[in-house]
Amino acid sequence: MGRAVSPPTLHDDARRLLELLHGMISSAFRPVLWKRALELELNYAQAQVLFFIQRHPGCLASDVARAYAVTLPAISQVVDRLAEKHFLVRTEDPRDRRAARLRLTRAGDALARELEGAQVEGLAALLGRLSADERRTVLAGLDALVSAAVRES
Amino acid sequence: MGRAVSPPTLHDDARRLLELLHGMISSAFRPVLWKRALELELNYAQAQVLFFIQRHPGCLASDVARAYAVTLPAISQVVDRLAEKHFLVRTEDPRDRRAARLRLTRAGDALARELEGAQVEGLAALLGRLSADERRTVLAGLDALVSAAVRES
DNA sequence: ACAGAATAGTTAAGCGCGTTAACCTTTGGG
DNA sequence: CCCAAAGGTTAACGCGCTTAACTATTCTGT
Repeated sequence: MGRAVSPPTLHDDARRLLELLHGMISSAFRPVLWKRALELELNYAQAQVLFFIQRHPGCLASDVARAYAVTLPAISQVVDRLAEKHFLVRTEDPRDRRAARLRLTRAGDALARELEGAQVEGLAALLGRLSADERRTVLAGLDALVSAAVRES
Repeated sequence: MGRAVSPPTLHDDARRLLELLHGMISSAFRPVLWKRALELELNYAQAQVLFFIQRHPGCLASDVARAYAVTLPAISQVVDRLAEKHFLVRTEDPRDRRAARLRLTRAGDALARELEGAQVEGLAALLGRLSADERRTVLAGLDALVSAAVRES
């Protein structure tokens, strides 16, 4: 007496996607991407700021604050901690004496590279368990999702 | 003189995946899933605990702690805050007088439903911008990735 | 040229989440 | 019957985040 199988509705797909996203956060993102960061001396927020400064050398604290949508004092504090550990320095801008240009030290740059390398390796190990076809699907699917989210905003 | 195009290596794919994951967190996960939670009176940790108790009525604080891999005092504290807001109650277990069984109040249950509904709607809106084919790819890709991550552990 | 607004940043106070350490009560096993 | 294990709370502390208040510098409009 098999009831006719109806195709999944948008709502069904959304429910399934919600589950998958939670699974991804808990079983892929956290353990694969951030285990190494915690082993080294960085927590999530500090690592994010480190990466941003690596990609934007000489940026301002306010740039970082805007990028992560947090307030300036929050960044100021994280920068303090990273500076205490000698992973970055505040350098002065001769053109604008209010500004503090942020730059990684050699140690900070090395740490950021090491951390990103570990993340890429972790993901590569994950992808290595998939067929080439599945890998294409993974990337295509995520790309479509992120594109849609970006268009939304 | 077009150089021959070589297929992407595992490492290339991993780099691309890392970018996509960050994009997903910043442009899909945070705004779509958690905007509503913050508008209502819950932050991330509180919402997680609320959802867990909804799915496991009568569970122990230690169950929640195990599920999220945090310590018991952390949960005890979050439960305090949720109880202050009357979203849950600690009920006693006649069989084990040490235990505090956690249950949502009607208000807590309604809030959890409302929040999950908002999350599903947000994702449905996102998926609605994709073709049926793209939707299948999104779900299949994420499923493959999460499965691989789960097998890993 | 100068007063006032905007910008860049810090400091202080306060909340929430996370930790470890110390403690209490209850349960269960030898 | 005693002692270890389990469930939980409290206290103290670190970190990230917020708002409010403040300094210093730069920009702008008249």
